[in-house]
Amino acid sequence: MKIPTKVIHADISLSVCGYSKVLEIISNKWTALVIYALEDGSMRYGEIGRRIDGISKKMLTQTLRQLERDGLVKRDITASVPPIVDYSLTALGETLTVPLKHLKQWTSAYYSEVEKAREAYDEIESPSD
Amino acid sequence: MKIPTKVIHADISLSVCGYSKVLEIISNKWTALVIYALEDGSMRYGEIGRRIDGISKKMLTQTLRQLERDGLVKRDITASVPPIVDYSLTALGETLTVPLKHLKQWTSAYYSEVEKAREAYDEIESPSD
DNA sequence: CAGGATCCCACAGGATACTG
DNA sequence: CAGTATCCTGTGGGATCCTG
Repeated sequence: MKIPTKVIHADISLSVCGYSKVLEIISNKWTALVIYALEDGSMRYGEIGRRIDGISKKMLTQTLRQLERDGLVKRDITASVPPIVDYSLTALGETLTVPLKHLKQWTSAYYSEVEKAREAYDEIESPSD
Repeated sequence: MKIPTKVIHADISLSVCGYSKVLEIISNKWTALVIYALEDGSMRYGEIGRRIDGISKKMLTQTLRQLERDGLVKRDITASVPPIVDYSLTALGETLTVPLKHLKQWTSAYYSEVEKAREAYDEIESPSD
């Protein structure tokens, strides 16, 4: 009887993999930054916009809407003129900051190595002389 | 003397935030899946391709090249005809699986809540009747 | 103030065909 | 087998202008 080396047929798919599912949520350009900003507590729309360098109103709104839809961010409207809209992390949103902080720790610890690796790689692949 | 509520000027930027820097690395469509596949150990090019549902050769190659450039994946070529190319996580790559596993744990624990939140949100925003 | 609506483009990424 | 090379499309996201 012959022992197969390993019978593997596509067992990793985008829709199922635990890695990808979270990344779908946080991997947009601004999502992580918005969550990061909101970790300091409730904040007004304009305030978030001012804190995040380079974000446009369109993207800020879009990002906040997505996060709200995912139940990660709460939106509180104080009906007045002009209106006051406060955003904050929900309890669910807070739980997400835990794994995110692990990512951040990884960055502080190892990102410089990634940069070194890139330089080394680019050195070889595209030598200047 | 007046205590400013909080003087905040853009203190969160894409290039600096620890959240975004890692995400730049892993937030491409297939990157996380490839890392996930390689957690089982060294694997041949074709094997990875077969394990990951829906990935094309182009994207597999591109993803692997990026990971190699970032120093997260190692490429071992056995010069023969046909060639044998094995990929594996580097020591640096292994370190990244730690925070990734936290993300995965978050998914198992809370992703269903995200789905519920989405349903609830869509229910209100676009009622069927 | 907090957005919605539009226009537009760059680029990620898919399909297909070719090669050492 | 393990890739390149091209071509092509969808869409993420920027710029700009409008509004309750």
